[in-house]
Amino acid sequence: MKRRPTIIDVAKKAGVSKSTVSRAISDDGSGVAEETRRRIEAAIEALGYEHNAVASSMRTNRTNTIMLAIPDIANPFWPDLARGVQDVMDREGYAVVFANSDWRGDRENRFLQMARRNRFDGILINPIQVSNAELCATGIPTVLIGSREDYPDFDTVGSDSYGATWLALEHLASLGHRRIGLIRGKQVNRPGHSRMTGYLDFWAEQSLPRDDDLIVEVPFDQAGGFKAMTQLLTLSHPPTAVFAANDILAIGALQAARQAGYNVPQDLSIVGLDDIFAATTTAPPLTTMTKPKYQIGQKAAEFLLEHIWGKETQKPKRHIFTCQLQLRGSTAPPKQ
Amino acid sequence: MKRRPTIIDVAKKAGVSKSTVSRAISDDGSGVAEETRRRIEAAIEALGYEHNAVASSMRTNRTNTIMLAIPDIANPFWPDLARGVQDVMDREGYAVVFANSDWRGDRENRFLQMARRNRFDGILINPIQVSNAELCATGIPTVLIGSREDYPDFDTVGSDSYGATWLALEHLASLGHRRIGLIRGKQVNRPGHSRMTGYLDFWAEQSLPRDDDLIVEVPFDQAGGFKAMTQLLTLSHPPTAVFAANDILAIGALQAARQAGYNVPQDLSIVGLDDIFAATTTAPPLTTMTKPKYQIGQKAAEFLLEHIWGKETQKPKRHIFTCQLQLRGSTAPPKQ
DNA sequence: TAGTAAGATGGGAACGTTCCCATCAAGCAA
DNA sequence: TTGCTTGATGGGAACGTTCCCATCTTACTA
Repeated sequence: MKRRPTIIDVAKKAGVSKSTVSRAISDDGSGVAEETRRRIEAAIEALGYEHNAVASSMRTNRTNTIMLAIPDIANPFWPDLARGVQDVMDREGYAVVFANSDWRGDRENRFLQMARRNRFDGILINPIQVSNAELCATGIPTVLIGSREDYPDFDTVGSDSYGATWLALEHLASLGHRRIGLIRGKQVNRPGHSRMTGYLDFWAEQSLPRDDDLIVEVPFDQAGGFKAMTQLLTLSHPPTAVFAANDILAIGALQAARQAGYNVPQDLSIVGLDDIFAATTTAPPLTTMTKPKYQIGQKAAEFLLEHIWGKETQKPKRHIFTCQLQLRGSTAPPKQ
Repeated sequence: MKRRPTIIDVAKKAGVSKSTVSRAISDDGSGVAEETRRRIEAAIEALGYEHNAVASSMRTNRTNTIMLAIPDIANPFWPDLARGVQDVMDREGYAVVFANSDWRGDRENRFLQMARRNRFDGILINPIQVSNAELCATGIPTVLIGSREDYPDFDTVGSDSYGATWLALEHLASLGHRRIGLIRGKQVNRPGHSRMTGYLDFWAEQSLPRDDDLIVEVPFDQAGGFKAMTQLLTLSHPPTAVFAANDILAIGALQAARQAGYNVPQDLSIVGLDDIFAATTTAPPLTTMTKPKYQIGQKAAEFLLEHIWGKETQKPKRHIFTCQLQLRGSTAPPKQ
């Protein structure tokens, strides 16, 4: 069991000092004669030396590692966003550690402790329970994912759910719908009223009559969507169109409608939000509001890098992407 | 800008030596008097001391970090598996760094270098180009994901695609199908003949006539599945059923069939493989072979931990999960 | 020709732990 | 009392880098 070669072994082999080797392998690598560099590279090759990032971190206080803390990577919304984060961080040589909070504050705290103990260089987080102050206290550059208003000290990257709701309703209204249902997800540990307020504001602005029976709140999953739609269809005066707070709810709703004998979109229009992969494979394919998931991840990573590199501006920045209508097959004018 | 407190600051405050503090905060924490421990804990609290995992790693040669190297987290197969890995590693206090190879050997090499330089404790990898020997050379405990035969020195966790193919064909044959198409994915940088050999062996065993026109190889995506099905349906004597090498191909095939005016499953049966989320949302929902993705991730993580903890057995272990038929709506007996 | 600047190199401390070993006190047996 | 064991504690080296500073060489300027 032979020891791994160190910078000192390389130095000996190349006939220079460890300082010179350190300089030669550092990023800029200036201040080393060409001939010396060649000798050092040959020695590295010969010994099979591998730079020890742990020792380096110890000295420099940089780990080139960040944490991405999200609710659940297995939830179809997150992989694309995660990929956007990774592609940017990876390009800059950073490792990305994933953490799944499952919407639980205790897990979130555990991860933040891990980030502090491991001296990660940065945190990207879709926060659950942690407060603005607690996040500040970590002392680690942090960027928020999701359009939250209640974290004044942090850069935030998200998408405009309020606007998406508005655009979805506008689309349905322009087709002629006047009774439009809203399927809300029940938020665990988070505000998330944007769809609700968007919905209410839209009715107010259009000065149309509002019927609160058309608003249903259910758990944020397929079964929830199914149940909500079933409930809406039993109303004496059911809606002719429905906007669901995300695609999974919308897909559940679609299945309920079909099972109840409704043809979508002829008898009933449905619009989702997120544009996950499965939205393309339903029958009919789901009309939905596209969230630029990959771009959100990229942008958040870019903001974080600016902080890590010390370029942060005075005020926290907010970048809210607008959602666009992705017209597929689940919307049409109402029947009569 | 005040310095972060260290173990030495804690020691001073508690009136003990740094050795004693180190003992007190170590995992077992034996060999410290109860009264001393209390004083130390109070000091930690008062100073806001956070254990420095980097310094610890430097001394112990353990980083409590592993790498999960997969082709693409945004591909619907992987998030569930990744979640299985994370849940196990997380429970044991390990951080998981994700790496996406995009099926490219050069990216894979970069990640393995990162794993070596950062002295990760272990690697879980679905290998692309890296050889058994190269993997051995990293000197890092490694477990393979995917049922590969060509890495004799490593524990492997995967699923039985060959058996899945067989079961899928058996299901279709038992419904009465005799002309069954195979949509293969074109493998980039990997063997992956298991579906093909499963298909061929099945026909051989059943002593049924085989028609090589029924075997189509296309890129591993939805468009590929679409194209393959379109091609199969233009045959003078088209198949009555099709088995696709994964669900994404199957979904593409389903869409092509529908667009060509075929009713699934009345006119044509389709079976997929993987059981991704979108398989539940197609119309009809897709009959498919379920791969236990989450369990594969868990098992791989457990194997890896055994290696990290030095409990590895003599011979590399293989755990191949069998796939089960998930009967949904895309299969039925042939027409006439 | 002397003086100086610029570039290359070396030496050593520091980063914050862990771990080995030594010391010390207390308890117990002979 | 003496010797020995056990448990708690302290001291210091080591882990492998980076970075500051000093030294040396070489070339250039006045």
